[in-house]
Amino acid sequence: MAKNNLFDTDLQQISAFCKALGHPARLAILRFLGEQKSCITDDISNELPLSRTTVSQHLTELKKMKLIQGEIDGVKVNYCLNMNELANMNKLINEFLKKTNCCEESCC
Amino acid sequence: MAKNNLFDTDLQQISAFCKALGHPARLAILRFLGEQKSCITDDISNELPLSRTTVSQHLTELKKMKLIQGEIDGVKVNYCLNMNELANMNKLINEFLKKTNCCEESCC
DNA sequence: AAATTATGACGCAAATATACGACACAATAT
DNA sequence: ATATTGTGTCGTATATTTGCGTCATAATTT
Repeated sequence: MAKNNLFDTDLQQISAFCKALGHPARLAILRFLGEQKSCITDDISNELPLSRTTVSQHLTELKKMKLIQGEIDGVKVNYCLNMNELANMNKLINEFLKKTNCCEESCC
Repeated sequence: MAKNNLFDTDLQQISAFCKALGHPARLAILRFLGEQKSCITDDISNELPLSRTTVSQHLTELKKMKLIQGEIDGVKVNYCLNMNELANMNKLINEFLKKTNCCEESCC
């Protein structure tokens, strides 16, 4: 993280998205929200083999990257996927891999 | 890492790939190799704002996930992209995001 | 044979990430 | 009014990642 700012902005952004996806718990959260089973923190953490506070931290991490949104409903918080940002992330990752991976001649 | 094995195998695999992409230096390495400018460690590290040994560690990380391959050529090592594994990774990430992101009704 | 070059392994320090329990707080329910 | 419920924050411990210098090694070059 310390030297991240020495790299191109686009690489910083893409790597930050990938980092957010770089933990199975966070993927499990995204999948669970996608299945619409529930949007409530407590239900999510009951589903995962982690404590409620740890899940809460992973939720914060996903929120930080705007991949999910939380809407307060009384005592509860309804979380849901941010489709726009997920699509944007998907596009950026795909573009990067396409650009990287497309060369005709190989040097090996 | 400690509790990773408590999650589904597919989530473990996808998150491991994303983790490998979760650092700008590793993305820069992949991009550099994709541009075919050179495959030699020393040239790669000269290109990046990091020491040779640190770059070497990032190369090891990418090798661990089979995203790149190294071929010994005398004293030097020629690195190149592993197109097959990159494509496989791309497919897995896309499938995951598509499956996650496709639901009609939103709960928020 | 000695110097040079390219590389990985090793050890270490600092920074981050992961994981959890205890606590605080606000909105319901009793 | 009091208890319960759902959440986030805080502090803390451990694990992992990041980053670098030094060293060993093997292949070239001189």
